[in-house]
Amino acid sequence: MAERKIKNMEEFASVSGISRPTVSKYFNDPASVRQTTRARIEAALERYDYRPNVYAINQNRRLTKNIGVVVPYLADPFFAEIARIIERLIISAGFRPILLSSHGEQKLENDFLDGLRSLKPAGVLLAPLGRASDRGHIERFCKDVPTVLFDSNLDGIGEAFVGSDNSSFVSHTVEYLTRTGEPPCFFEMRNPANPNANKRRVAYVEAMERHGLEPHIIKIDGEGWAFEEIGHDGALRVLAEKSLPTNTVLCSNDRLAIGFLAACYEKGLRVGRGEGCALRVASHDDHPFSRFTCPALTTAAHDYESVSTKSVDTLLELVDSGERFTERAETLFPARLVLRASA
Amino acid sequence: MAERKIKNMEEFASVSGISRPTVSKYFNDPASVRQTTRARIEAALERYDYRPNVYAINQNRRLTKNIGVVVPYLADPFFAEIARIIERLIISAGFRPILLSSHGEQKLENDFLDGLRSLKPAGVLLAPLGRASDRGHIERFCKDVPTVLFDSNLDGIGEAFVGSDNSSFVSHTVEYLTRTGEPPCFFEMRNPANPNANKRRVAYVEAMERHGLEPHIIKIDGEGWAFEEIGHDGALRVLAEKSLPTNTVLCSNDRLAIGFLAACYEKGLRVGRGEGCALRVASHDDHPFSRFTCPALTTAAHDYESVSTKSVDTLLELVDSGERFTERAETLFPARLVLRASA
DNA sequence: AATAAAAATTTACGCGCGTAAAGAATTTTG
DNA sequence: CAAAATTCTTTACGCGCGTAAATTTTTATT
Repeated sequence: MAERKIKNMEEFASVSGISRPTVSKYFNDPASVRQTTRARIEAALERYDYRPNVYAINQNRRLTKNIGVVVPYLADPFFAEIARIIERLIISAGFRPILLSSHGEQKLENDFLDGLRSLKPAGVLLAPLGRASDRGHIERFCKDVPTVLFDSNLDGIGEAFVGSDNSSFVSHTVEYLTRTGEPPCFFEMRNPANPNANKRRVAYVEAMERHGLEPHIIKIDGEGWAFEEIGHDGALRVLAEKSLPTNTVLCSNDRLAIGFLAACYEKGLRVGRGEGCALRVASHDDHPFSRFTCPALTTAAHDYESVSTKSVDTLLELVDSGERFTERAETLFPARLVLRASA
Repeated sequence: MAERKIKNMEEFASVSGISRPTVSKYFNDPASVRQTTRARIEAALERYDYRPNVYAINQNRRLTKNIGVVVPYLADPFFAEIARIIERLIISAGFRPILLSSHGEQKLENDFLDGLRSLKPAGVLLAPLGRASDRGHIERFCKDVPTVLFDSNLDGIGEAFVGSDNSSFVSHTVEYLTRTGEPPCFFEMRNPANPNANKRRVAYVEAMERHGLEPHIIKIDGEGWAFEEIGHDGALRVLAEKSLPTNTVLCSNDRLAIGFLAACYEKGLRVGRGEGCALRVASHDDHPFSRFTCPALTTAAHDYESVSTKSVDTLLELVDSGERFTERAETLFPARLVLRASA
């Protein structure tokens, strides 16, 4: 290998005995050249490790092989997990994922989209911040770049939306909890950043009414993405006020529940469904850490795999066709109830 | 704004009344042109939203403004946190971070480095996988691209290393634990992927001997990066065998400890330093979730901010000088003991 | 073997910008 | 105000590759 340094495709073409345009064709799609030619090129590739210049390639392409993946908060293991799956799918489809985390900030989300646009990506997968998102900005971006939203929906924006069916999450948990004990109250942030939270609240109220029960919603204060802390502090307050209307608490999401459980532990309240338990706590998401809370958290699980796969497939369909969808499809995957010790 | 669509720098130069070379100079460094010229360009920028083509720029530059940031496992909130800080520092220094996660796989680490090389980055910050890293591959990469290692050291590789002083972590915890109760045994994976784990074990033995105590190391089985699960399963086994030589357990890292605490809870063992507690558990890292374990985890905290800042500063120094360091500096930051309820 | 179809080659141009050199304009200095 | 020092303009070339058109070579078909 590396018999001599190859500067550019011209040189590489000459040492491999093939013309440059054909070599160029090979690099765009190895299957598009004759088998014998391909073999010669790949033989040369063994001897001289040449790689085409990324920038020169992309300058002349209208679209690149880049796919942007923008998530609201990568330090949340939920997004880390889904990003991991998505990245893998993108790579195996022959594209290059560019992972960006907005860190909960509108300015970053906007900046990243602007940056992405000038990278001429084939498409973008966007999990928007939600309430904190700049709708107009994202809308303009989607005009330029084929974009599929996932996780959080922004009505009418993007070519499609793929996410989880929040009402399925809540139906599962409410049904289970009411069947096995006192009906749950609903524990959430007063002003949730994420639109899924609102859907879950609505679904909770509906589910309770369907069961002929009166809903109770407990709203706690707090801004930002430090959900565990917010849940913890909110729980301490609620427990101190003894304002829980029932012994069963359904948290809007697992990160709040993690905080809630920590607070219960501090206050010496035993959580679970057995004898001697003061409270039952359940939640939604199946956060990667929810198996390791004390007690382990009963929760409704996202179908991570399906959401990831469908998001990527939808975007690739868009990319391959080179067209936009005539109508905006919304795909929602149902939840799966995961019974653990907390409820 | 957007009075008409600007295609390229030529057009933008003409509408702003400045020559293209000068405009080019402006975009490379706005301070390098006369104040009045700069004002005219920026006025034009207000009216027509033009941005130079990224690919064309980078094709002609020997080095780009890209800085690669490679971490072993982004789904670990520890790395998510440090990556967040590093990204911010890089952006504010006027560079573009490219965040990559090896997901614990050597092949991905190698592929990402190869990919980065062809992006002609100004430099790279690399937290290597550790034992799973391909030393030769990384060494060759570092010959081509100025690289600063962080978190995990690989002896002699890269221009510098910035990390935490593992022996400081362990000194703090061992000193505290021996002072306030029974001396700790050390709980760790049998074949840790991360070199820091080895340093911590050695430091534990040294610290115990310094206190005139006999070290006890408990090695548990498990491969990969699912530390919580490994810690949990290992703890269940150790507890079942009643093989703990003392009532005080010092875990090699917080993620193992999270699993350990979950196992204790399941077995009904009360953890903490108060009356009625069967065990004390402490650990190292100050993982973002360690505040929310049950009980909250006593641990030795990384100085995230210092490690991040020093890593970025060191790399930027390298980048700005355009030279390599004559000798490879290793900077280690001490730990800070964080007392919580678990020990 | 003759013909049609497919694939490769040659030639040529363009992409958008960096950058060098030489001269013109502007600003700074004394 | 003149000279010196900056800064800008003009002109020109090159980067490495995509890609189109016309031609030649190779392969597949009957």
